Amino acid sequence: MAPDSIKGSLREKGVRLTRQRELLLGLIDKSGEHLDAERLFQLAKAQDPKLNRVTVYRTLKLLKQGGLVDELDLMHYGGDQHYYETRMKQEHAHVICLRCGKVEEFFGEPLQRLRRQIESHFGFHILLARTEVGGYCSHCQSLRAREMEQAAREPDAQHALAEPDGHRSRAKRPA
Amino acid sequence: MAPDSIKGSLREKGVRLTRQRELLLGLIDKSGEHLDAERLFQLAKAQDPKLNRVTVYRTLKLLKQGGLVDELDLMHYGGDQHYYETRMKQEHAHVICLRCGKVEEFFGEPLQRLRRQIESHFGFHILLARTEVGGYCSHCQSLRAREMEQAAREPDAQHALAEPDGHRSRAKRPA
DNA sequence: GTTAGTGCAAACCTTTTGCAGCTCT
DNA sequence: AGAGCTGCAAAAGGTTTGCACTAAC
Repeated sequence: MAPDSIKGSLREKGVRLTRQRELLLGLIDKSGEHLDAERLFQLAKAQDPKLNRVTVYRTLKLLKQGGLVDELDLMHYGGDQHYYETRMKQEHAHVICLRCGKVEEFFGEPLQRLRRQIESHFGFHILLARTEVGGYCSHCQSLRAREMEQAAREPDAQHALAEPDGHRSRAKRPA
Repeated sequence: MAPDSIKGSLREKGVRLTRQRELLLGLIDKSGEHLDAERLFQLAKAQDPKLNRVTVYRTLKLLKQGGLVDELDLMHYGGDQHYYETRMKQEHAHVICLRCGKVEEFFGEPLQRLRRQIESHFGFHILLARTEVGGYCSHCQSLRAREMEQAAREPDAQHALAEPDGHRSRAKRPA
């Protein structure tokens, strides 16, 4: 969703467009990555040093409630925080490599089909949907294969193989 | 996954089957609901008052890492905690009513199709997958329709319509 | 001029960690 | 016996809340 149409949606609801919100909206929309609240805060603070972390949380909540952004957790790769993206283009699934952290987006017909089937099967009215998938990307599959070989060759060494734990321990954010 | 096969899987990895783990495993498996850590702790404490909350978290982490249970968040209906279920039967999607909180499970072909397509499209190796959907169940759709009518008829009253916020404020757990 | 929004500090909930002592195998 | 677990206390991470002040409409 383009920032302009977001602004429109907000104005309609009598929500004020403050300097801080304009800034945050712009950052969320421009950023290619999936930002979490803290990262968004850091980026915003770089442009407006007085902006407070709390404002970030409040703005995200507002946008979420308005259905203007979607909340993800990317299979908790990187910790328990949430990630945000504007509700642009079509519905898509997020595909996260548990080894390198790369995130791919999958568009495509099975998603629409799934949505339709759920709606008709339960007579359900879907407002939010989210598919997240974790595993190994093609690149990391070969790396892992090589590591396993290595490990087999030197059975004594303490190889700290990058194992997926599906829930990396608390992300120490770089200071 | 039946508790016995879970125990087997654990034993193979040299994981000890303590009294506490047996208890927790049993509770997770028997419970029809999706339990969060705190609820599981309360149930366990009822049977073993000395059991500590930390043990619940450690056990859940263990099971998660072993791929024996899946972690859900049910669209954060009810707060930010995680819910757990044994990895039984087939892959399924969770369908959460944002008004009444009911959770349905959807099995069915589009899920397998989606999985296959993602694997082949990206050459990805999927280990974990999760589809969660939020909206209104058929029952709540009619209730909501009635509420809207009501609101239209008495335009002055402050109707606290049950709006979905997609992220209910912090769950005050009943003491 | 109102009312909504901001910043600040402090709380809150959920989850993890360090460590001494206990217990499965 | 000894690695692995548990309980306890304390901390950490992420997010929300109360309140006085400020700014958008």
